[in-house]
Amino acid sequence: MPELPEVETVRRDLERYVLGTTVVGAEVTGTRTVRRQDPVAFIDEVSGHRFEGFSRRGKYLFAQFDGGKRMAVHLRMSGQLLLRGRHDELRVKHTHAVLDLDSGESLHFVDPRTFGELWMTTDSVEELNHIGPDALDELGDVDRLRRRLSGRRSGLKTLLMNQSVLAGIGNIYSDEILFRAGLRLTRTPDSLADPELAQLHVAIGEVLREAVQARGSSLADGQYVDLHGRSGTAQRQHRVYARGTQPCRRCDRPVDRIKVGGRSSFFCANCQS
DNA sequence: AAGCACACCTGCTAGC
DNA sequence: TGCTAGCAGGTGTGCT
Repeated sequence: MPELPEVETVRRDLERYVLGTTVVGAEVTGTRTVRRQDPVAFIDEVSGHRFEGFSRRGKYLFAQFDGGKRMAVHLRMSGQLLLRGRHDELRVKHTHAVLDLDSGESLHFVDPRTFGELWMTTDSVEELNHIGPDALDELGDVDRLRRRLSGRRSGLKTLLMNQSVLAGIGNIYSDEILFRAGLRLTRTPDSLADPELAQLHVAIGEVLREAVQARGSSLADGQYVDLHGRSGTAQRQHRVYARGTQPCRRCDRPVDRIKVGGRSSFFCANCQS
């Protein structure tokens, strides 16, 4: 579900609505939600600490606590962070962890597929060693992109989704970026002329920034929502993703659907070469 | 290095 | 109405 724009939207919401609050109690009911450590130890570590900042790298979200502790969150396919009033009726189904805040509200971790997870980590964040630069904040210039792609022989879609090349792009935005750049999903880096590489570089920045501005993509299954449970609107701007057989918004010919690396992928054979 | 299959889960939908 | 197969935004491992 959530890719960089969705995680960034949640991060900004946390900064606006949760920063400065203190965790006064915590509960972990999901058996898989806190799996890198003892859930009891996790509860003990977060309790009594104040949120001092929220950061993101790719699809990883971090909450900085006073005293140097840091909580990592990965939403994977179906995770949500929801801010709810303490007296909000019943708990949402698949709520696996709750952090009660001194503001009277609670931060709920909801995740039907239970792939997502929470864990406490250190400042060194060794789990991010294998992850490349953030696709939005650390994209850099065209030459940096060229260096990150050079020597790679996979197709562009596969490379964009490879988190060690660039962190944050998933199935939706890789298709949208390549449509914007006018490039086929299976093109390889060594086949790109300089102007094509430049188009790719521009497309990455534009597509991700526009999606963040639109507060992320909420698809038909309603999985992604922001901290207050509201949908994003970036899906209205999708040019190809999930638009198989519908007319291309640029040329009117039907959008094609193929499998790339086992993932449903969309492109326009006329607009992308 | 790359490209598979597979694993982790639940929920929804299309088709019979 | 009810069953089943297939599919879904992500990531990690292990095998060619």
